[in-house]
Amino acid sequence: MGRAAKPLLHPEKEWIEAIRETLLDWYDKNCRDLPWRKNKDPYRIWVSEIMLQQTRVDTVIPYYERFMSTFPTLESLAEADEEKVIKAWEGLGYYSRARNLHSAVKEVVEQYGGEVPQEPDSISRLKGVGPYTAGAILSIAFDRQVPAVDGNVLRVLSRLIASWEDISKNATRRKMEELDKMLIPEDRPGDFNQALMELGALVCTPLSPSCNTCPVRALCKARKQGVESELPIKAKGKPPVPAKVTFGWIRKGDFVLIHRRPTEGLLAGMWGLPTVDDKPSESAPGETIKEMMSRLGFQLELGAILGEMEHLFSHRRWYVTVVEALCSDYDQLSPENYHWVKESELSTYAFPNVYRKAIKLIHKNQRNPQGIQGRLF
DNA sequence: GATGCGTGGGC
DNA sequence: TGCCCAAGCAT
Repeated sequence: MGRAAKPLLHPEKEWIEAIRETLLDWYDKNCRDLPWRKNKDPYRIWVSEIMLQQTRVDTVIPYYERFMSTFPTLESLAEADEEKVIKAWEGLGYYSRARNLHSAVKEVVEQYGGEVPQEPDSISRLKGVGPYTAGAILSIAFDRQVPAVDGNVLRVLSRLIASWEDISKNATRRKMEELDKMLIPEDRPGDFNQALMELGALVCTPLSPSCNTCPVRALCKARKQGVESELPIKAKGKPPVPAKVTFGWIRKGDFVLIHRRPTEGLLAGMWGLPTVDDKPSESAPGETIKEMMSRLGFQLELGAILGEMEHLFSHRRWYVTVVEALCSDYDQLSPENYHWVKESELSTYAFPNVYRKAIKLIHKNQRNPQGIQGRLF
């Protein structure tokens, strides 16, 4: 309130020059030695940019190394089975990234002879390549003067020009792209874009930025106005929606039944325990899983409640009941959608986070037959 | 423009 | 501990 909301969209030439020189000089001395910075192979850059979407560098590095060993070239990824690609992605989250990347790489082979297209319009049409990723690949791999505005750049630029606009809005991102365009030097577009991101990651951090060691502190309007800790403005998201779900724990000897989830929605296409959403009105836990199984064409007898737990996604809060069940006509299960896996290997076949927690809970309760442990509600 | 989509780390 | 966040994109 009462703040000037108008960002500096026509910065002075001297300011632009100073930002460029200072930032590039700082980047030359301080840029991290990251595996995707070994060379400018557009495929390597591409994979890194997809993995880094909403994901921290430290988390990405081991996945990236493994992925590049498994699929060292664009062609090798294009030829791979989707199953194998998803497997390599397992644990990283946002699995549509992997499916889109796989699909896009195949398109590059088919439509562009295996060469990553260098035109903004062409590369932006590839699945999973949005404004940021297109700009990142074009500037880093091909030295094109194209903006690459991610969360870091939004924050850094907001502070540099003391902008009070909400960075969660699309319109703000577009304005910042215009500003970035004015800043990117002709000779080193990729380094400059990375320098902005690197500054955001290492110095101009969301909480308590290290202004005292910042190379561009003398050029920063927010710093000059003493409002660096108030910026950027970012509207808060909605709280996770609560939902009750039931996991079926269906055994055959040493094996446990897993199924493939629907190809759309939460954890799309991932293997996991049979899962149903409980309708709030229904009382008996597990009743709906029986309904689901019978709808799919086989009978099920419900057993004990093995445990209850809570799991938090960014947008959903799951209250989970794990129910033991006995299936009498296993042979009707379609192998396309159902697998029997060894219990000991379940956490590597299935979704490696929610289910790991569930399995731990189940084992704990099996060791304590006198009563359910870990009851949360 | 708003919403759905994962996970792990930091305070 | 319960949030907030981290190199976004598709719909």
